[in-house]
This record gives sequence, C-alpha cells and structure tokens, in this order.
Amino acid sequence: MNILILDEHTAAHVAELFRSFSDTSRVRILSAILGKEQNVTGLSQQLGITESAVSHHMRGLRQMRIVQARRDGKEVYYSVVDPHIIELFEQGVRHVQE
Amino acid sequence: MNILILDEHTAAHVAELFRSFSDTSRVRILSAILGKEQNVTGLSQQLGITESAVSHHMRGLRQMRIVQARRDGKEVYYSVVDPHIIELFEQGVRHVQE
DNA sequence: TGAACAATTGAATATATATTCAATTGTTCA
DNA sequence: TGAACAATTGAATATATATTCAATTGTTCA
Repeated sequence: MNILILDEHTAAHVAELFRSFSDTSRVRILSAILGKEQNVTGLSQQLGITESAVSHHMRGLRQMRIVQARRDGKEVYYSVVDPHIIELFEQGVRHVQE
Repeated sequence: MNILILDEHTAAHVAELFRSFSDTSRVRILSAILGKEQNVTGLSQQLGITESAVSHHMRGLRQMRIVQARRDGKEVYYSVVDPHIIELFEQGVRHVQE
C-alpha cells in the first residue's frame, strides 16, 4: 500500500498531529491522563509543571482534538478518548522503550 | 495495559521521536522515500526544497535512525527501513486522511 | 454576596528550529 | 590531474514554541 508524496497541505496536517506529541511536557501529560482522566492541578502537582503551562498545553491538545475536557465543579478533567490517538501515542512510547 | 507516567528522560525520547515527524518538509520527504529510496537532488526537485535544506533534514533523520543512507557514486540514497517507523508514520498519515 | 480556589488567558521572554547562503568535501571520468 | 556534479557543513537569520507572570474568568459554598 503506497502513500504517494504528500501535498503541502496534507503534510502540514500530519506534521501538526505529530507535533502534539513532540514536547517532553506534553508527552508526560498524555502519559498521565492515559491511565485515568486528570485535572489541571493534579497534573501540575504530579508532573512539576505550573498550572499555567499545563493549561496552555491542554489548549493546544484540545484544539488538535487529542484530549477532551470535562468540567466538574471548579475542576476541569482531561482525557484521551480517540483510540487511534492512544494507539499512535503508545506505539511511539513502545518504540522508545526497546 | 497501562503506561504509567513517563519520567522526564523517557518522555524526552518519545518527544524526540515524534519531533522527527513534526515538520511539513520532513513529512513530505518521508512520504517520498517510503515508495522507494531517493537521493538528495531527486527529493529537492520533487519537493521544491533546496538540497541544503533536504540534507539538513536528512542529518536529523539519520541521527534519529529514521532513515538509512546508501551512497552510490556521487549520489546518496535515503530510505526508511524500520517497519515500526513506517507503521508509526503511516498511522499518522491515515489518521489525518479521514 | 464575596471569599476561596481552579483554570484560563495574553503578553513577554527565552529557547529551539527551519531555511538560506557560501564554502567545503566526496566522487566520477575525460 | 582537474572539471563537473552531488552532498554536506556551519554560520546567520527568521520564525515557532514553551514557559512564566500577572490578571481574569468560572464555580462553589458559607
């Protein structure tokens, strides 16, 4: 099955998708919410990243539809729902862990 | 199967891997060499990227062991050999093309 | 209502990255 | 050998990105 040379537009989208996973903090955030959904303060504390930084990352991940937000009172819980995204991410992790 | 929260070090490696695919030019280069191996000039012409830029990208991809170089006379041919890498990349492409 | 807390936002800043340009290296072949 | 071409390299530059800080928004509950 051949993927022909991707046009600029498609390639830009593919790059954008992978860019979601291309930062250490985001990778740690994603690994944390894969197990179970987490709120911003929880992530901030577990990972040692300021709430602001976490929130900025979540905005990007939300825009890319990588994560979903669910508000519960004052807290906003984030999770990854799309199984394709989970599979893609875990495949990257597995490749590194060998 | 749970991936626990990744430590900084592992997360940095995962991020580094995905970063290989996080640029439009690199995505197009990779899509081009997936079909069959290509030399720098060929890539440069097909993609409209200077040879220098292609070469710089290839250096990064080589260092990440995403691509392999093979010299034939004056030309250097690049290819992707690791099936895990191919699968990871194609999975990203497929996700975008839906 | 207003105090307390969680989360978001925008601007500022520091750092990383992609690209270009010019010079250099490697290879072939007349 | 040396001309011709392919590829690489390093420095310069422009752009993108992550993080911080301070201010703001949203929600709860006494």
